[in-house]
Amino acid sequence: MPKRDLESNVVSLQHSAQLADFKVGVDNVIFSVDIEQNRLLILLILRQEPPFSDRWSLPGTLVRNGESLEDAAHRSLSEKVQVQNLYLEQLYSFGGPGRDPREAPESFGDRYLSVSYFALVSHSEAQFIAEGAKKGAKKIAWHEVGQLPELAFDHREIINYGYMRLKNKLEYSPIAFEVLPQKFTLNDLYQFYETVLGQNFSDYSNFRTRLLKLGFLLDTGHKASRGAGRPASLYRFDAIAFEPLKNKPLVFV
Amino acid sequence: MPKRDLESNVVSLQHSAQLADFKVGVDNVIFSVDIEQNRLLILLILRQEPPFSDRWSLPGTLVRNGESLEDAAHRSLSEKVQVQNLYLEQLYSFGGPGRDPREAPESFGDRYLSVSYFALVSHSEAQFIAEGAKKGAKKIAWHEVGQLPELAFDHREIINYGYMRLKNKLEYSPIAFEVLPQKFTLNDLYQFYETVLGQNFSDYSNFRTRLLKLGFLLDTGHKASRGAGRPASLYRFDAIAFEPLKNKPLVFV
DNA sequence: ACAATTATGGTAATTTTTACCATAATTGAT
DNA sequence: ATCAATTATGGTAAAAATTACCATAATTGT
Repeated sequence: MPKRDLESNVVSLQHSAQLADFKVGVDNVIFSVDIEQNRLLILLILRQEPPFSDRWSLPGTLVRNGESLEDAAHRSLSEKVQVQNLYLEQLYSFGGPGRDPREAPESFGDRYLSVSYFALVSHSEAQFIAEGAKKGAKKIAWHEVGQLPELAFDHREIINYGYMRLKNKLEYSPIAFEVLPQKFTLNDLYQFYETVLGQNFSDYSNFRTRLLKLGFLLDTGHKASRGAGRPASLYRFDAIAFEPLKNKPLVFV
Repeated sequence: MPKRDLESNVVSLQHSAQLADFKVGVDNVIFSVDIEQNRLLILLILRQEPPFSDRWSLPGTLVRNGESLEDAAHRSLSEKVQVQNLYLEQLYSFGGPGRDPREAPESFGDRYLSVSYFALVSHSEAQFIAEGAKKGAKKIAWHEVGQLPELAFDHREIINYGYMRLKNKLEYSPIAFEVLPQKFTLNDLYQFYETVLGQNFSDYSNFRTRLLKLGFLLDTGHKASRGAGRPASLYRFDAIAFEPLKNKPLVFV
């Protein structure tokens, strides 16, 4: 099959040799919020083969025939961790030449393009898939964003981009409710936001009034008792009531 | 070269046959704002070969060896239109199987992945590159976003995504100043915003006070006379003064 | 019964947004 | 030269939102 120009579709013989062939991979930046201990976590995997042997890296996989990019991202994720509730969206594509050392030095062999995905999973729910079930036992672990080890490839850059996206998403989208339990207290929600956006992102009392006034948090009538103190009301997220608020900021930083 | 898993790097013989090979293209959603006539325009090209012969499509090109994605986007753009000032950023990657009819029906041949880019160019400045200089004369034209023809491939979807991004960018980033002349009136700026975000996005007087209070618009002391009426002050954008306002909303919709 | 603790619902001061309006400076017609 | 039309500019008052607090309620443990 002769190679064609995407736009003009003119058979471009003179450029034929210059066109790059790609393997396309997906890399997942998987976040998880531990509201008990106020830790924002990222899932990393310890590489066991070169290049970057013994370095931590983002979980990923190469895209197979007949598989969409998002399918591949889902597959990669579900191979590492078992979780019911999650949010997943595309992040960015990193495809500069030379980003993967496996690319041959000069115009030979395939290039590697990484389409990165951003995921948020429930921390309490997420279970690691039994290690060593496949080839060699892989080391897989949650790492706190503030204390990341040295990473393989350009994964540090991808994580930075993903972290930015997470903070933006949280301000404008109800993704927190994808991974919080069905019923939660306003304090749970506040801890979630504080863990991601940093301390003093907002006064707790003002956070409460703002969120409640928006009208998409419904009091279930049930109470949660955390030992000492007055029991907190349990709320649930009402997706219908949220509809008109799409793209409006939920909190301010 | 044996095919390797991006993450584990274990030579995966059992999957080798399933891995997809890709050609990677870039497609540009190139916007331009005509503030004289209040028109938001997109650059389209009339295809002259199958598939989608005689359909309008986004300008694009396939990525060459040694070329970054952004390089390819820049090259594609500069092959069609000559412009000094522009803003360019990556949009989204569309790579589902079957999005390009040239892909062979079942697991044979390459798949086509499109990394779309979003561009904003100065309308007054932009000149079409002499047509017919290369192969057959291509039809290239600006189209109003409200009146787009039927498009090739999934380009309509890409444009919708780009339009969303443009509106968001305008609210939070100073990209308007990348394509406005060095000196501009507040009315020029208002027309720009109104053309992109739609009528009654804001009261003109309030738009003025808000923007001026932010402090990154400097009065040059010069005046612009548009015939009738009081002459308007010419302002310029001060990038240094804007710095601390990054990611803060400039206007409200 | 009381201190400690956590949740909740306020309030007043401040700031921002919104919907207007009055005036200034120009052009073109009479 | 005068006046209407036109465009730019700088306000203001009412409404709404944000912010920094504080008082009280309901629980647990001593």
